[in-house]
Amino acid sequence: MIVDRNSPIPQYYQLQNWLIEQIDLGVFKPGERIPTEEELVRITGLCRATVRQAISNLANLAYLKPRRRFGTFVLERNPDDRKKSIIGIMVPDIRSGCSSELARGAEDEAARNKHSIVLCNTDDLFFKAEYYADRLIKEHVTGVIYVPIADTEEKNRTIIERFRQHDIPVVLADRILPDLEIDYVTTDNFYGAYAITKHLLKKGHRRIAIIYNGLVSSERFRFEGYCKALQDNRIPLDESLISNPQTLFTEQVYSKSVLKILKQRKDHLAVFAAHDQIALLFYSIAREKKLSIPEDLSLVGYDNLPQIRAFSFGLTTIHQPIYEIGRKSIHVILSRLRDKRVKPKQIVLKSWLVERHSVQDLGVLRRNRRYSQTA
Amino acid sequence: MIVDRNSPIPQYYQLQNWLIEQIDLGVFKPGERIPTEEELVRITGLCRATVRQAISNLANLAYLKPRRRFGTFVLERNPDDRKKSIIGIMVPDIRSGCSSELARGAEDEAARNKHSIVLCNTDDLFFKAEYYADRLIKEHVTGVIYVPIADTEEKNRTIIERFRQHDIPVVLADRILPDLEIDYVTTDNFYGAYAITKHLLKKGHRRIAIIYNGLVSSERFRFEGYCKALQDNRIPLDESLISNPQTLFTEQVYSKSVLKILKQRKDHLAVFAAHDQIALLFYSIAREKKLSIPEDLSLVGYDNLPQIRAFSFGLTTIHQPIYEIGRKSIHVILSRLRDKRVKPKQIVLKSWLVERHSVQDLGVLRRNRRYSQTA
DNA sequence: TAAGTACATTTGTCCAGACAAATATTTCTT
DNA sequence: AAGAAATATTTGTCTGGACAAATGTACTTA
Repeated sequence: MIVDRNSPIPQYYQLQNWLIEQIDLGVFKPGERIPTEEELVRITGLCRATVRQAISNLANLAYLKPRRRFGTFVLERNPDDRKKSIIGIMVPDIRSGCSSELARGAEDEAARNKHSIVLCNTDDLFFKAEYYADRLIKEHVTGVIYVPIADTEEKNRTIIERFRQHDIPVVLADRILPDLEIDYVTTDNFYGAYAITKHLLKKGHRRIAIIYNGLVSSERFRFEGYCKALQDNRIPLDESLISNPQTLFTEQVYSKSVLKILKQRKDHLAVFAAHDQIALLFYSIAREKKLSIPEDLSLVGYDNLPQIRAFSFGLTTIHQPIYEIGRKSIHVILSRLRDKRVKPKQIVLKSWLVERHSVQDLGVLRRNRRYSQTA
Repeated sequence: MIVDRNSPIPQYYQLQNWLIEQIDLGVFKPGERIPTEEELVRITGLCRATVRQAISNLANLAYLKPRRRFGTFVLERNPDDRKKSIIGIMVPDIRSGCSSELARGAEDEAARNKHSIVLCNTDDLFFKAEYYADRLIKEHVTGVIYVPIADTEEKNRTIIERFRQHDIPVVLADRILPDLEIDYVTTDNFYGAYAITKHLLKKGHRRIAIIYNGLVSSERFRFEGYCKALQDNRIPLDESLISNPQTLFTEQVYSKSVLKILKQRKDHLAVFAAHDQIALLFYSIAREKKLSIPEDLSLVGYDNLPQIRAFSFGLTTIHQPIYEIGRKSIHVILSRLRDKRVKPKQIVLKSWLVERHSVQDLGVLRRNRRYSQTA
C-alpha cells in the first residue's frame, strides 16, 4: 500500500516520499516517465488533485518535470548539483602578509575536492567581517575558513556565532581563539619565537628588542616565546626594548615603534620583528638612517613570506607552513561536514628557523676581540 | 478588475501578478498580511483552489509565507536574494604578480554590489583553466573575470567559448585577445613601454636590452612600444639585446635570459624588464655578480607591484592601475548582466612612469665629461 | 503522395465543497 | 483567580468533477 489513509502524515506527502523512493531505487530512472496522474490515482486510490499536489511539489524540488501530453519525467540529476560546494575564506587582505599563500593552499585543496573558494577581505575590521559573514550565510556556503580579525576575542566570537546559528562549520586559520571549542589550524608560534630568540642568544646577543602586534593571538604567543627564552637565559625583560602597538599594522604607527627601538641602540642591538612585514619596514627605515644589517643591527623576522624571500637582503626568520595551513583547513572542514559531532580538531603545524644573513655573530666578534687582546 | 476571465492568461497567474504588483507598489508591505484566501475569493470571484494555487506559487518563489490561523504574510525580501550573485575570477596565481591586487579590486567592488568572488588559480595552464571553467559553470556563476593563460589564442578561445555556451558573460582582465569581440579591461601597454623606453633614451641610453614574455599579450604590446620608441629615435634593434623566452615565467628559465643579457654588457647597459618580477630577478643576479644599480647597470621594470614598491632599492617602473582593472572588470560584468546585447566594452586604463633610482643619467655624465675635457 | 483533419492522451486550469489542524480569544468551571 | 474548555478564524488537506491546451498518431482528402 502506497498511501495509508489513517496515517497522520498527509497523503500527498506519503506519495511524494514513495515517488522519491522509487527514483532512488531505480524503479523510475532519470529521463524516464513515471505513471500518469490517472494511473497514480488508480494505484493510490487518491483523487487527482492530491496526486497533482505531490507531483507539483516534487517538480518544485527539481525531481520531476511534467510535460503536457507526454507525462511526467524524472530529471537527470547530478548529485553534486543539489548540494553546494562552496567554502568561504575570510582573510585580512589578500594582497598582504600570508593571506595569498593561505588562500592558495586552501584553493588547491578545495579544487582537489571539487569545491570552490569564495574570497573575503576583512581588513581586520569588525563591520567588514560581519558583512562577509552575512554574505557567506546567504550564499549557503558549506563551510568557512576564518582568520580572526585583530580585535577583541568577543567580536570574533560574535562572528563565529553567526555561522554556528546556521550550522555552518568554521575553522580558524593561523590566528586562533584559545578559549573556544572550535576547529583550528595554526603553527607553534610559542616555540618558533622561542627558537629564534634562542638563536639570537646563541649568537651572543643580550639586548634583544621586540616589536609585535598584541591584537593577534599568534603574535602574543610569539611574545611569550620570546619572554620564555630570555627568562631561561636569566635575562630580565627590558620594557624599553618592547614595543607593542595595540593597533592594526600600518606603516605610520609601526614606524614610530621602529624609531623608538632605534633610539635604544647602543652597542649592538638585535631586533625581533614579530612578522616579516615589520622586519621589512625596520630594514627600510634603518637603511634610510645609513645603518647596515647585520653590521650595525641584527634583525630577525617571522613568517618567511615569499615576497621577502625574493629580496636579496637575506632575512633570518621563522618559516611558517602557511600554504599547508590553507590545505589542512580545507581538510578539517570537509571532515567536519562528514561528521558534525566529532570533537574539535586543533592542529598545530611545525615551523622552523631559516638562517640567512641578518644576524651578526657577536660571539665570533667577542672571541676575536679577546684573542686580539691576549695576543 | 483583478482577473479577466476571458483572457488566455491563466487566472491564477493573473492573480499572482496582481499580488506581486501590490507588493511592489507597497500596498502589501513586507511583514504584513495579505487578504485571507476567503477574502481573495470574494475580491476576485475565483474559487479558493485557484487562489491557493497563486499563493502557493508565490510562496515557492519566496514572496509569501502562509501561516496557519494567521494568514499569509509578505516576506522581507532583499531583491538580491532571489538571484545568484557569484562572480568567478581566474588568475594565474594569487600569490604572485598582479593577481592579488586584481582580485582585491574585484572583490571590493563586488562586495559593494553585494556579489561574491570565487577564486581560481590557473597557473597559466590550459587543463586547469578548463577545470575551473567547468567548476564555475556548475556553480552557476553570473559572470567571470578571466586573465587569459599564457598560451595560444586558440586555447583561450576554447575556454571563453565554454562560458558563452552557458550564457555566462566573460570579461578579460589585464591580458587581452585582440581579435575577439569581447569585453575587456586592460592598460595601455604599448604607450607605457614607449614612455619608459623614451625615458631611458632621454637619460642618454642607447643600448637598451629587453626581456619579455612573448606568451602574454600585454608583454608583446610592451615589446612593440619598446621597438617603436627605438625606431622613432633611429636606433636599430639589436637582436642580441632582446630576450624573449617563450615559456612561463620561472626563475630557472629567466635567469638564463638575464645572464645572456649581462654578457652583452659593455659600457653602460640599460635593461627593460617587461615586468617587475623579471626586474627583481635581474637585480638579485646582478647583485650576486657585484654589479650595482644604477652605477653599473640601469634597470627599469613594469607594473609597480606593491611587493616591489616596499623594497628599499628604488625601481623605476611603469605604474599599472591593477586594482582599478579589478574594479572596472566587475563594473563591466554587472552592466553586461543588465543588458546582454550591448556591444563589447573595451576599456584601456592609463598607466604612468614612476621614477625612482634605478636609472643612471648618462647625459649628466657625458656633459660632465665634456665639461672636464674642455676645462 | 502530401497536406490537412480528427482523435486520443496527458497535463494544465478551474470549480464547489468538506473536513482537519493550528492557535488566539473567549467562556466556562473549579 | 487559575486553569480548562469551547469557539472562531485561517490555512492545510482532500474529494470529485469539468473543460482547455498541447501534441503525437491515425485517418482523410485532394
